Amino acid sequence: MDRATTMADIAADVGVSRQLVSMVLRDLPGPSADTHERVMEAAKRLGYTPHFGARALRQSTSTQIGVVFAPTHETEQDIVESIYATAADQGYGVVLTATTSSHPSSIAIEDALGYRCAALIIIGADLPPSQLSALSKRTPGPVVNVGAGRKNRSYDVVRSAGDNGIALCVQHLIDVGHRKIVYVDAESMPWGRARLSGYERVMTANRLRKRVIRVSGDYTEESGSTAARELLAGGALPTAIVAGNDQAALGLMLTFARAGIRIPDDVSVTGYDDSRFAALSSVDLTTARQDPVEMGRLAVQSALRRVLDPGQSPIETVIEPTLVVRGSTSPPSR
Amino acid sequence: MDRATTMADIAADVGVSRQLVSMVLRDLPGPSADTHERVMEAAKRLGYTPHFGARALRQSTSTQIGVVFAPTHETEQDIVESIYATAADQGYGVVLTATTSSHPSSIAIEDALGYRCAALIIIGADLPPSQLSALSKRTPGPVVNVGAGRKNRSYDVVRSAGDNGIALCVQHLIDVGHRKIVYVDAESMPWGRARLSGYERVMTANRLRKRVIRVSGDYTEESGSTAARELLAGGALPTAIVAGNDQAALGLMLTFARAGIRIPDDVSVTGYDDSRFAALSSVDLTTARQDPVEMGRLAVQSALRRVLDPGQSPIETVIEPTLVVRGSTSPPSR
DNA sequence: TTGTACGCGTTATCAA
DNA sequence: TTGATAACGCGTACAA
Repeated sequence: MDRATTMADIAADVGVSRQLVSMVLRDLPGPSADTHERVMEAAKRLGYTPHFGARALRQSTSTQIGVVFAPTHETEQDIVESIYATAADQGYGVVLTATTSSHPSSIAIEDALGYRCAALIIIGADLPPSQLSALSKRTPGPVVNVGAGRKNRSYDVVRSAGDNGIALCVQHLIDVGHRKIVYVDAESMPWGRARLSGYERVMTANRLRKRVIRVSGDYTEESGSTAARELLAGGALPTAIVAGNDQAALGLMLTFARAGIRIPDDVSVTGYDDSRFAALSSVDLTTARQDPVEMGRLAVQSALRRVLDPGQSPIETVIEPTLVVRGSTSPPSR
Repeated sequence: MDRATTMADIAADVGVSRQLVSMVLRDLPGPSADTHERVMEAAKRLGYTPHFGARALRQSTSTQIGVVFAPTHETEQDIVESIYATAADQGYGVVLTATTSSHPSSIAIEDALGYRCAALIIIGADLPPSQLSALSKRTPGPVVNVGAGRKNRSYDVVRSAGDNGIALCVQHLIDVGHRKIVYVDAESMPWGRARLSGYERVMTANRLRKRVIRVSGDYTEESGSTAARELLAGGALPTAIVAGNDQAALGLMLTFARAGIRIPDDVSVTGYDDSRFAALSSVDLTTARQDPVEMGRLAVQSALRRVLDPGQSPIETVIEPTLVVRGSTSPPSR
C-alpha cells in the first residue's frame, strides 16, 4: 500500500549503483557472483516487481503479448490458456483484455494498444477486415486474428477450416442415415459464414433439402435453447441438428431433454469446438474438434515470427478440424 | 506495424507544443476551442492511443484496475463483466491476468503488479491470508479479495455468506421432505470450508446424518461428474444432493441423466452461484443466488474507496445469498 | 567490475 | 493561453 520497490531501492540497500542492479536482474554478464547474490536477496526481501511500463517505455517494445478475448466463449478460454503456456515458453508475458456486453471489442482493442505490447492477438474479432488492417498500422507489433478471417497483407490469421468441420459433421449424419438435417446458424459470429457454407455444400452435394435456423446474439447456450424452442414450436422435428458450436449444441440438448426428447434416440445433435464439456461423459457430444491448444500455440508462433523478423509478411494458418464421434449421434429411428 | 503515434507527433502535426496536446487530451481548462478541435482531429486522424506505461510512470499511479481471475470459473466471468462496467463508470480501465493450469495465481498476481495499477482485485484467491497481507504491502494501491476470506487489516474482502447460502439449499430440501442429503465438498476452493459448514450446521440442527463427498481439483463440471460416479458406484443413492457450486451441480446432473436417473424425480440437486446456465430453461437448477453483478460492483467500490482516500481501513463486505427455487428440486419420491 | 549520462512518452510545475 | 524544464523507472551506450 506504500510505494512499490524500485531498482534504486535495491541499489541503496545493497550499496551499489542502480544500473548494476539492472544488470543483475537481467542476468547479464559483468556483476560478480557476490554482488549478484546480494542484489537478488535484496530484491526478494524488498519485494521488487519490474515496472512493465517503464520497461516498455525505455525499450520501445515490451515482452508482453496483448490478447483480446470474450470470456463467455468456452473455446476462447482454452485458447487463452494455451497462449499463456506458449508465451511463457518463449519468455513472453500476456496481458488480457476482455470483450463483454458493456465493453465492445473496439474498445477492448483500444485498451490493449495502450500497453504497447510486442504483439496483439485478437480472438474471435468481430471487426471487418478493413478495421483490422487499420489497426495493424497503429500498433508497433504484429496483429494476429484468431478464429476467422482470410489471408491478407496486414495481419496474421489463425483459424480452423470451419466449412470442412461442419461438412464432416453433416457427412457423418448422412452416412449413418439422416436426411432431414437442420443447421443452426450464428449469423453474427465472424466464423458464421464459413461454417454455414460447409453445411450447404454437403447438403447440396447430396441433393438434400436445406433448412437453416438463424440465431443472433453471442451464440452461447441460450442461442441453442432458442433454436430448440423454435424447432419444438415448428411441428415435425428433423432427425438431426447441426449446431455452429458446442455451447449452442449444449443449449439445444438441454432444452430437448427438458421437453422429453431423447438424444440421440429422437434426434441427433452435433457441435463444433470439442470444448471441455463436450467430452464430459454425460454430455458426450459428437463434434468437430478444433484444437484450442494448437490454435493458441500457432497464434503465439505467428505473432513472434513477425516480432523477431518484422520484415516477414503476415501468413494465414488453417488447421483442419477432425470429427469426434460420440454418443449424441446415431442412425435415425424414423 | 510502425511506431505508435505519440503526443509529440500530434503536436508537430498541429503546430503546437506537446504539453498543450496533453492538456487538450485530458480536457483540462486552458486550450482555446480552436486548438482543442484541431488537436482532437489530429489525434483521431493519426490514430493516437495513450501510452499507459508512460502515464503510470509519470503519475506513480494509473487509472487501471488490475484483476486476477480464473476464466474457467463461470461466476468469475460474470464478476469480471461487472467490474468492467463499474470501473468504466468511474473512469477506470481494467487489466486482466488469468490463472490457468500453467500460470498459477502467485505468478498471475506478480504479473498484475507489473502494471502498477491503482488497485488490485483478486477473484477466488487461493492464497493464504498471510501472503495476501504481504502482497498488499508491495502494491501501491489497495488489494481486494473477492469470493472468500475474512475481515483483516491489510486488504478488503467482498464475498457472499457461503455458509448461509448452502444452509438455504439444505433447509429447502428438508422443508420439502428430504432426509438423506449428501454434500459435495470442494476442499481445495477458498470458499470450501464456509459452504461446508453451512451444510453441517443445518444437518446437525435437524439431527440428520451427514454424508460428504470430497472432490479435489478446480471444481468445475468434471468434479461434479466424478462425484456422481462415486455416488452411482456406492449403492443406494441419497434423495438429494447439495453441490458447492453450479458447475459441479451441472456435472452431476448430466452424469445422472446419462445413467438414466431423472432429476428431480429420482434425486434433487442444488447448486450455488445462480450462474448463466442455471437459469437456462433446460437446466433449471435450484441454487443459492450470489449476485455476480453486485459482487463486481462492490469489489470496484471497495477498491476505489481506498484509492481515493488511502487513509481508510480495509473493510469486509458480505452479501447474503438468496434461494432460487427451480425445477431441479422436488419432494422425494422414496 | 562498476559508474555516468541520456532518452523513452507522459504529466506537473513553473514562468512567459 | 502557451511554452520550457524536470521527473517518473528503466535500459544501454560508453567511460572509468
